[in-house]
Amino acid sequence: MRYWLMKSEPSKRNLDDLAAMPNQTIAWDRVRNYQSRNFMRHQMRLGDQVFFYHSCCAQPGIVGLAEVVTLAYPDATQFDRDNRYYDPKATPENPRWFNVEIKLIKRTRLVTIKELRQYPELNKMKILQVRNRLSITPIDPAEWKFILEIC
DNA sequence: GCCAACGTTGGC
DNA sequence: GCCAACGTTGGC
Repeated sequence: MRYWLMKSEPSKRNLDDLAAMPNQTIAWDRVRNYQSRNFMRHQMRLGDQVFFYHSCCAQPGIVGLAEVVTLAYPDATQFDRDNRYYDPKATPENPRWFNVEIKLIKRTRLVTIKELRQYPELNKMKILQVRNRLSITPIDPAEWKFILEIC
């Protein structure tokens, strides 16, 4: 089993949205970055554990715990001409973008990026590196355990 | 295959 | 709103 941190701007997709979904499960679609896509497509497995993170907001940080409940499949928004995430180069025969679905396990307290930066145990975390822009990053088991205990 | 231009990201 | 970083694009 692997551990991940998945980032989203709350104005686009937030923890309340996830909690309000049927079965508290949401498609992690609209990812248009190859590295993040590849994590979903090639590395995520059923049961992988996920920290749900809010970015680009007043209080960026971890807000919940979730689980990967589907393997990656083609992202429907890439085929929809009216969608802002439409990709003219993608076809159903040859899709470019993929998404998994994640299910809420529980909300956590807000663990802000500011707080995360204070723990030496976490100073290698990708999310804490300067100007990190990857929306999906792997988390070390030791880091996962540490954060789980404080959240 | 290079690389300049451009667009996006995200903490502050 | 700023701005540094960096991924993507496309002309050559």
